[in-house]
Amino acid sequence: MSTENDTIYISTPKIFSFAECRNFLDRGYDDCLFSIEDATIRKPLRINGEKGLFAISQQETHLKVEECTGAIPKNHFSEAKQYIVDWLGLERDLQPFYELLEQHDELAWMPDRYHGLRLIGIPDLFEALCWCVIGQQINLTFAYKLKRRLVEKFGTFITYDSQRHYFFPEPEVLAQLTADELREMQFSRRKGEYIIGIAQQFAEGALEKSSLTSLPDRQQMLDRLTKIRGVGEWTANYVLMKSLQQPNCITYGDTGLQSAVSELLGLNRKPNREEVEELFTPFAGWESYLNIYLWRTLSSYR
DNA sequence: CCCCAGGGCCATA
DNA sequence: TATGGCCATGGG
Repeated sequence: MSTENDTIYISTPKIFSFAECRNFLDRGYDDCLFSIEDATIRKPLRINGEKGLFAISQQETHLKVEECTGAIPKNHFSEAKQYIVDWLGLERDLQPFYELLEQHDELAWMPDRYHGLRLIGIPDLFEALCWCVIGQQINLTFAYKLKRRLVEKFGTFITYDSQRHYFFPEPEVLAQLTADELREMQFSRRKGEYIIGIAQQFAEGALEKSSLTSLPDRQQMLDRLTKIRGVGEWTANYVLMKSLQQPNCITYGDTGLQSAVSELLGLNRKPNREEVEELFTPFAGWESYLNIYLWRTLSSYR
């Protein structure tokens, strides 16, 4: 039961479409870490050690965020608010990006078609890294299936309204696994090793989001991330974009990005790195957004 | 049967 | 440092 005290209001930026963001989250894949019912997004969040469930909906020029369980003390709501701002990418004003798109011969149609789509993130760095490893080189349907297995076996959940809402497993839990256990769940042996290794680094405190964000520039963040076994250029850029909200990332080598660029330019083949760079050149400072808008062209919903 | 999915490691030269 | 094999599974 929600009272006024359990509600947060987040003002939405000028160029924002709740429907675009909602439809991106519900674009046909089976994600186990949130749920969507009509125009409400439900997201379980751990705040200050307590587990709550947040229901997000739109109310005029605000997002209305209700904590359903009553488990989260009100003085910690600001942390939930920050998570949602990062998750739904509410921070930036997209006007400069749209002006660049409108000046571009092949992309000028985007601001109208995808109006208000934000960079939907993965604020939890550990989760983001694991998700990248899972998704490497396999189709997304299978990747989401693997993620669900991992989460339902090793994660925790709360029950609300007779539904389970899962949290991504803690590093300390995954750090104890053996590669064999993950292999039995149809992870490749190598991916099992990567995930366990990443979990161990987090569990030992050798890797944390705050130490990455404190690095002076993107190149040093890339260098730190690619030192991790299982993390190459694609994963590092994906993580900087989706977890650290870095504006200037390109997921080089990404098959989805390549097919989007190929389709856009009518190449009938995969673009090479130079062709991708050329397309991104006019979008300095907005590469991450162009990247996700190009991904958006791959989905046929609405 | 083939190839490819929102890659990256590792052996080889 | 560059190249090719390999990995897991499912869909086309």
